[in-house]
Amino acid sequence: MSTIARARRKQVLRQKILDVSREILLSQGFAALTMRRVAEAIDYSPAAIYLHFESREQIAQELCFAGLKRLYERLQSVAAKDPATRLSGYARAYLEYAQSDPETYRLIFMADSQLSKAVFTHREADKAGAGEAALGLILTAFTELQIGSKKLQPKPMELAELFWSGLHGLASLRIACSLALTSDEFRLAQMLTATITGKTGARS
Amino acid sequence: MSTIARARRKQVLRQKILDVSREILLSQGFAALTMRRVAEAIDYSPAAIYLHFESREQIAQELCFAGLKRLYERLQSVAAKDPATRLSGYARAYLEYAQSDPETYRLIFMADSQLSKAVFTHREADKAGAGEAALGLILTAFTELQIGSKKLQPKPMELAELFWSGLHGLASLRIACSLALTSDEFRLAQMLTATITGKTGARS
DNA sequence: GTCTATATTCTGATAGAC
DNA sequence: GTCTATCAGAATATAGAC
Repeated sequence: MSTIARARRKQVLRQKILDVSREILLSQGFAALTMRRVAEAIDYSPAAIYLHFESREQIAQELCFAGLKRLYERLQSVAAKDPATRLSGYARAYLEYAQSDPETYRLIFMADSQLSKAVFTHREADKAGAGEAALGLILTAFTELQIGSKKLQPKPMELAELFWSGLHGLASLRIACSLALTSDEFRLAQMLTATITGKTGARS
Repeated sequence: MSTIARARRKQVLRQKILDVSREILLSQGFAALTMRRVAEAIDYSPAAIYLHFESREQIAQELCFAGLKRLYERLQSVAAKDPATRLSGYARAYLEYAQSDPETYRLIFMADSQLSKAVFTHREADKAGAGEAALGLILTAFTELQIGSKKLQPKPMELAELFWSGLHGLASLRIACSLALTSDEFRLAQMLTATITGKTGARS
């Protein structure tokens, strides 16, 4: 009993560290996420954290994994047969995620190249990573969209990356540079979808 | 003589501080831009810097002003009568700037909301700020483009902001998340230009 | 496993001698 | 104007008692 119970308690504390870290990140940004503050929030000494995480960076990574997974799940929950409609839904879901969790979004995509790289190459078990999977959803939609199209010049992968770049541009300007955009970002996202899907010439 | 010469020397040292700061920023990123390192590079004590700048933040701001100005100048140097061609040139110029000075770009657009705000609201004398002016160039092109178009649904300002968001998305993903894009970013930028300008229906 | 205590290193910024 | 010396505080991480 004791071994299992101990492992379980350890697991619980580890999760609690992640929970308070996420809260601090969400409300005060990554700079405020220090070992001391986390320790204070869970009512342990700073040293105790190092029994569960190697470093502050590792906590950051785990928060990014979880964040990217939530983004992926939002995209995945968009169900529409018509690829153009689906892409429109992806656009909305993407911006909604960024808006709901801006500091995590920032950490994943805008903070540190090394960290971004780690987050994107990460995979659990045999599954593809959430980043890869999310791009995969978009790619699939564009692949379907191009069936029947005559102008095959732009490859689906290029369209997918362009679409994603556009969404990222909107999301990141809103987060980091709020003053920049005067137009409604959801409207801009719909324009983005319309222009990119329209250009391929597909009518489903 | 002495007053003028002194003022001049002071000006020179101030500029030297900015020069080495820019170099540190370019080569090692903003985190490495510390007062001590700057002091070492100009062969003065850290305290000497405070005779020319109030704080580290002020140095950062000035570097951003200068960077945004260089971006604006690159855009301004694009000369083409046809607005669609001009926009295509803007796209290239924008990405080239971001590529040439990624850490400054990061500081301007991706680092700190407060700083971004300050940089964008900044104006010298009576002129518009470089940020405003740059967006103005793009806006003008889209306004010209829409003359003769029937579908006036998207306003020029919306198109300009969408265009800019797309470019920013490409530039910032390349900088902060290099692994993200597999396609050539210049090609994606041309696709972006083509889809946005094409959709307005203008043929110049 | 957890704590106390601390090593170590860094930061921006300032006071006051010269 | 410039320096030396230092403040006041932050940070990550670890050693060793319990």
